[in-house]
Formats: sequence, structure tokens, C-alpha cells
Amino acid sequence: MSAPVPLYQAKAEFFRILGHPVRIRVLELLQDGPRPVRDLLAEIGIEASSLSQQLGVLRRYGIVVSHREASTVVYEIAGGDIAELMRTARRILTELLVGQSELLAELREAEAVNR
Amino acid sequence: MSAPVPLYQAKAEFFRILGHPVRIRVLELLQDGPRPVRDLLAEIGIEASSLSQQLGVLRRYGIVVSHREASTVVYEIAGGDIAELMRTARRILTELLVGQSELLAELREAEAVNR
DNA sequence: ATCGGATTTGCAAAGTTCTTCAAGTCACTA
DNA sequence: TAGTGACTTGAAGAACTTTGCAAATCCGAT
Repeated sequence: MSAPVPLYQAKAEFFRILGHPVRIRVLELLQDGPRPVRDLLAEIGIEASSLSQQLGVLRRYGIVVSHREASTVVYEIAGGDIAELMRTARRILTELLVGQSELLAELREAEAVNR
Repeated sequence: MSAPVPLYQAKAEFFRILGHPVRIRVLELLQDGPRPVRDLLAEIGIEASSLSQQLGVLRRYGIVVSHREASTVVYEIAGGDIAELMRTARRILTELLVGQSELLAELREAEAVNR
């Protein structure tokens, strides 16, 4: 058996993979079900090869899977666990960031007053 | 007002910050309450300056806050929202990774059979 | 004042990740 | 079977991050 990867390292890796704007957008688009690359490309609006590179990253880490359907390739989130994780992460993060931006707004006001 | 950072970008950034083994460990240690740097250092076992750099990253992004207490510096997770987020992320991620390692184990067996 | 422990900062070297361009594959159709 | 559209892959350079050393800072004790 290979040395077990420490859990904290696996977690860090997972977060790191999520930590890229294109990858996050892809995952959010796949949230609602499988989508052909063509769609993702249209929504995200970057070079095909860049998107493909990022899809490759998600694929290699087992976060999404793809299959060919005639001449197009369709991606979807791999396994139910991951979909669940993504939903929760999304919810929490959205709350968090809304909270933070309120905080930031307050800070900005405070600053303005002190100027 | 400055241009609003798109939400997906803020999310990506947040995940990216979490995506480092030392930073994850720090956050998990702070889960149970404030801790002096000395403690973190002892638990994590890396160079003081490396730890300090990573604490700096967490600090700059407002994920932790620190204050001096006599000659030691104490860190803690900033704000209730972040603590909650961390707990949930932790729970989900742990489940996910356990699931994944089971999956990996199955894949390894399947491979062994096909050799 | 000076020292010593605790922590942070500045900085260069090493390592990693991103982006792009060019070339490659695959499946469909003419 | 040559051509085309839809993707993927390889590779190189740019951009970014991490690491560790040395110097700086801060505080309490001498």
C-alpha cells in the first residue's frame, strides 16, 4: 500500500483545485446537470484551449467526468458526494462573502468618516 | 465605489487561500479556540518564518485575527461566519475524502485484477 | 541601557501554475 | 478519403507562490 496522504494535505489539495475562477464557474454551471463543452465555452467566454486545460485539471482530480456524445463532449460533476459538497460549499461561501462585503462596506464608511 | 469583484472570483480566491497544507492545519487548530503562535509552531513543526508568512496570508484576507498578549502573539479565527464556514467545509470535505479513498481503494483492486 | 526569546518582515531562490500557440485526435459529412 | 468543426494535448514562457535566511521589532527581565 502506498503511504496514506495526510488528510489535511488532501483537503488543501481539494481547495486548491477549487481555487481558480474558471474552475469555479465550470462547477457552478455543472451544478444544474451535464453540459456540453460548447455551452461552457459560450458562458465562460475564454479560449477553447484554456477551458480545456482547466477541465483537464478537474477531470484528473476526479471532480468531473466527461463522455463523448457524437461530435460533442459532455461534462458532469462526478459522483453524488461531490455534487453535495459543491452545493454546500456554494451556499456557505455565498453567505460568507455577502457577510464580508457588508463588513467591507462598513469599513469603507468608517474610513470615509475618519478622513 | 470600486468595481465589484465578481462573486465567482471572490470564491475562487477564498478557496485558493484555504488550499495550502499549513494554512489548513492552522485553521483546524484554531477551530477549538485562540492559540499562541508558539503552540501552532510546536504542532505544525515548520520554520517560524514560514509559519509567520502563512499566518500573514490568512490575516491579510481577514480569515484570522491576532493580538499580542505580553510577549506572545495569539491568533484566532475572525468572525462567527468564518468559523461556521470552516466547520462545515471541514465536515463535508472529510466525508468527501473518505468517500474518495474508498473509491480509490476499489479502483486499485479492480486494477490489480486486470493485471 | 542591554539582552534574549518570540514573532514578523524583506528578499532572493526554487517551485508551481497559468496562458497561449501550434499541432493532434475524433467523428461527421461531402 | 479529404475536409471541417469540436475538443484536447504539448510545450514554452510569463506570472505567481512558497521557502528559508538574515535582519528587524517588540517586550519583559537583568
